[in-house]
Amino acid sequence: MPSGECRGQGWWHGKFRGCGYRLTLGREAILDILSKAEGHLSAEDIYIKVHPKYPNIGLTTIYRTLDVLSNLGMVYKLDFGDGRARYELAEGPKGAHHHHHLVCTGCNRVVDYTDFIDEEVELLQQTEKGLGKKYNFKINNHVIQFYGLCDKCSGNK
Amino acid sequence: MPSGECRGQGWWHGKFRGCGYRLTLGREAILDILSKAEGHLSAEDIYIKVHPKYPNIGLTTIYRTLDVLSNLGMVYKLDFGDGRARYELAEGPKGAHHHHHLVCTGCNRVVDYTDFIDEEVELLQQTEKGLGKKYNFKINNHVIQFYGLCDKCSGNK
DNA sequence: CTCCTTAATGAAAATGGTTTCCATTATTAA
DNA sequence: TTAATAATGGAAACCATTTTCATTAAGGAG
Repeated sequence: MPSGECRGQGWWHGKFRGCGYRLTLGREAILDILSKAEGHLSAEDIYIKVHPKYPNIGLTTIYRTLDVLSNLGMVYKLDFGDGRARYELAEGPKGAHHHHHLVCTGCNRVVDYTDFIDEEVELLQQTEKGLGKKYNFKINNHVIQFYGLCDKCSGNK
Repeated sequence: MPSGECRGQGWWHGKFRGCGYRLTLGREAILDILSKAEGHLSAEDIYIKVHPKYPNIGLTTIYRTLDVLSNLGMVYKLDFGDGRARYELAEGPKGAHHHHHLVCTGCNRVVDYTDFIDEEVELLQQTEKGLGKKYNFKINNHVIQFYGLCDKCSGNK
């Protein structure tokens, strides 16, 4: 329970300080929410979850913090095609397992899957290396997502 | 050169009519632009290209048409993370080759690559089949993209 | 070819997620 | 404690996209 710890002792302490960022209550609160919730929170979702405990943290700060975290590589910014960005904590110290996303275009439900991940990751790494060399890119991220209709939504129509 | 043909004779004629859509000048113009341009046009890009020839086609129509085309599967709607959607013609009758995208997060340049596509496609199909069965999804689309810095942009910093 | 139904359209206004502005507050190094 | 400046909140701005609504035009029926 990171929020219960002494200020500045969280696992992200080092990362922040190392990059010249200040450690603030708002940032702690946001990281706390992200590490408790399981995946796919929008900025507003986070705002709503943070608000009861810290009513004076504004939506602007949420966006700014998520931007910082995203740049630090501590958070993934996801797009499921519904017009709002989602955020999930990148692997923390406990090493959340690598996964990709399966999105229902009917109800926007998102399934995290880990099946085939090993093969995927292997191919991705090869491709990344090959593309990087051929096109002179310094590749540092990728997206794989599948879109379809879940059983409910494909049944409904 | 589709636009030179008699109205209603384009290769998309059948698709439109079959789905109850009417064939209009605007739609023809937009498809024409898309088939001439090579990839990645935003709605505004298309608007600007269409405008000289058809000054009375509004941006709204562009959006509406792209939506129809996208639903028909004739156009892919792409997101490169810069806040505006891009569109490219799905494989036409001449069979544009399947490709994926490599995006520079520095200058937003996009490289279409076909390297490793065969392996990718094979893995994707397997994964698609496996996921579809396991999670009861009717998968009908996927996204693979790599993000990084091109040589210019990684050199600049 | 003409008429009629209704899909398609354009212009303007609305929408809504995200960003910017700016005066105020709070963190951190000295 | 103090000074320098990063971070903040609220309001306003932004801007791609969507909606509204009155008008136009595609295409089947006759």
